[in-house]
Amino acid sequence: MTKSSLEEYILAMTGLHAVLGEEVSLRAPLFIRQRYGLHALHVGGRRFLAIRPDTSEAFRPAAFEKHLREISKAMPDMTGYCVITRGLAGYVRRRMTERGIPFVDVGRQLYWPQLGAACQEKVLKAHLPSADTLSPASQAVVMHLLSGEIRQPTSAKALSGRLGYTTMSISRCLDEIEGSGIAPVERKGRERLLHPQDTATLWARALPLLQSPVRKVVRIMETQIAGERLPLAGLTALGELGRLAAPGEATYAIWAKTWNGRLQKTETIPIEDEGTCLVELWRYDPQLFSPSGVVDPFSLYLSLKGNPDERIEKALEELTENAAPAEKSRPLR
DNA sequence: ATGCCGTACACATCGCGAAT
DNA sequence: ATTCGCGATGTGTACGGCAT
Repeated sequence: MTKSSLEEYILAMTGLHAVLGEEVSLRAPLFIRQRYGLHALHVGGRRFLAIRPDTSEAFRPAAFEKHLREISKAMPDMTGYCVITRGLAGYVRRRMTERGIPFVDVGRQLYWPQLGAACQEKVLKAHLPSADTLSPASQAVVMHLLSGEIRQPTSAKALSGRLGYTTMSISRCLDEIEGSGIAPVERKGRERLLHPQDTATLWARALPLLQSPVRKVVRIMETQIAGERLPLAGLTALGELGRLAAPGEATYAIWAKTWNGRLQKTETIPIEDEGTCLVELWRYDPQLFSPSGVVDPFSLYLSLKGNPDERIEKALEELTENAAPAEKSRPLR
């Protein structure tokens, strides 16, 4: 049962026939023999030592490497080995590949350089998080970068403090940003540092992965948000920046999360009327990037992109060219 | 030895569309 | 209209491991 599923899995992943053979006994210390089941494993005509850790204890790659030295001492003619597991935690599997320990986690992942094989069934995105759009939190990090606020390499912890996300969310953002090659992420000891990046380059790289920050637009009475100092957005913002005549009805932006918490009960108005305004509910917090009371030009661009009005299209182009000057004659540092 | 950072896994919440 | 299911999004908790 277990035997055949191991063989089947190896065949499916590598195309090589595998046969789990006889048990191997060793003149190794007792705790080694108790802790690991050892079998011959023939794969593609080569003989390996299959090492099955006792499942009652958590598998520890660092400890295993010490044990491995004992095993190879007791078995000098060993040509190769592989750890056979089932249901190993993701981070342990990552340690294994980092340390170059060949292993088969049946049904999930196979890492076996001697066979020239490394496959993963489901969790490929853990290594290649290249989706076609960035998550809202990642986009917020990109906006933070574009704003020029980051002047030196910045840790996930520091970013979480500034942007109002948990370090864990930021950690995922760094995965995305690193995976999609938008900006350099350096691993320095235990920290991961996001490096600042030239605005024009950053914008060009990130643009295909960015989405409109606007999740939804609601119309309410302007008095409902009187004391809130929400940043101006949409066509109102474009007007404010002198790019276009401002429309009659003002548009504001607010983080959808905040809206849900405080203003959900606010009555929405179906049509434009005296005293009404539009509120855009954003995927991330517009206030983070709008010190002047107007949303940042990049988010504004994204929120209005695709608008059929030619004048708006033109105004937007000017806007971003201004904010992220294209690769003109700017000397590189 | 201890504190702290980053991360895996599990879970909560929300929005939206399909099914009833 | 209501319920159900699912994906997207973000968080809580536990834990490995580096730095001091």
